[in-house]
Amino acid sequence: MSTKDRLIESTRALLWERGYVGTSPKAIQHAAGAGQGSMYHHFSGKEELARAAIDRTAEEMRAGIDAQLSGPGTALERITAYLHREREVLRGCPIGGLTQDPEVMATPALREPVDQTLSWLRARLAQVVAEGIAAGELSPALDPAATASSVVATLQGGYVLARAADSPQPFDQAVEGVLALLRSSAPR
Amino acid sequence: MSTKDRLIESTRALLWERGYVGTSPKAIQHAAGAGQGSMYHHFSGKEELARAAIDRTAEEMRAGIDAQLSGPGTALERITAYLHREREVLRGCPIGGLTQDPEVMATPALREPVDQTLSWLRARLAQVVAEGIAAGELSPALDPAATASSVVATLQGGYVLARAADSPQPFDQAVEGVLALLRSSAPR
DNA sequence: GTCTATATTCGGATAGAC
DNA sequence: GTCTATCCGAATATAGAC
Repeated sequence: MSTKDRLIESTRALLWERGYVGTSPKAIQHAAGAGQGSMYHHFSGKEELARAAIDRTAEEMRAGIDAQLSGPGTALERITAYLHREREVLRGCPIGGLTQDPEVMATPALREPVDQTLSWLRARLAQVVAEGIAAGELSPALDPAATASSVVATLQGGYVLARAADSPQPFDQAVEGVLALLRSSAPR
Repeated sequence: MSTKDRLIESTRALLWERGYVGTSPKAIQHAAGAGQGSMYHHFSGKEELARAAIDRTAEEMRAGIDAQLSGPGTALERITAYLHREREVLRGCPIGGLTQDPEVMATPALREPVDQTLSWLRARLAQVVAEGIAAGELSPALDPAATASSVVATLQGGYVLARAADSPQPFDQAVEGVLALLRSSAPR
């Protein structure tokens, strides 16, 4: 892995763990085993490096989720699989967590990929919900966009509850709770 | 309002807006119109002040929600009212947002009130769900604790989606989505 | 109780040698 | 490309006068 790649990977890890305001150039350099000069040779500064790191995380996440939601199975099965996707619950969502960082929200270049990723996710999930309705698996009374937002919010909020409790339990409960509601709304 | 009170109130606002790592003693002093000496006279440092601020926010939130959930109306009506409670959506939850702050999570004295508040909220809401099941308003197939976690997670996650999109829309969608699911799960 | 002065370390970067 | 030196202001206090 090149020095540039190591800088990006270290930044990804630190942004996930400490956020943008909580991450210093010095910490990034140390984690990457690179000197100051090296970092400022490859990137104009902390912001450009963070953008590269966020982009990489966003692309990875998007590709993984899309593969899962586009895979085989009924709509409800794919939503269930997505909700049960393996996650490092106590670390939170590496993209969603950035919405709490004041500098990220105030910097268009950093905010953009976060916005795009979560908007894409809601839209993609709404498609799957619509497929489920069309197939008669889900109630035609459901609004695909609203239901999709609820599912994504359950995950994002599940992370918050799990981190507060220092336990994955509330996350798992929230997921099972929303799945039970989805299943119980099926046409009978 | 005393200087001490102004320090606490300013800290509350800054913690909400910028988090703990993003808030400096200097910024607090400036917002409170107090000098350094003043702050260090009333509090041992940033941590003790933050604890006082978080405690105050947590108590306020808890009292307000409890009043609403203990009020008149059926269980489903009270849950609906709680979900429709007026909120500054784009600012996020002043308690839930702290779970994303690495220093808060690493400091037991700061983490404790956050944990307590969200745990209390899940338990309180689970009671209301149980009342709804007992009254025949909600499906007896629902698990009160899981359903309560889903409802709280929908709110916390709704804030995340709204902040990412810089619009309250995804929050409102998530709330309406979960309410539709709750209603559609009612025994028929 | 509040103020000003001082101290130490970190944050975020630039300059220029190798 | 990478390194070391250097810069300036901010973060987080402590000390002691008023």
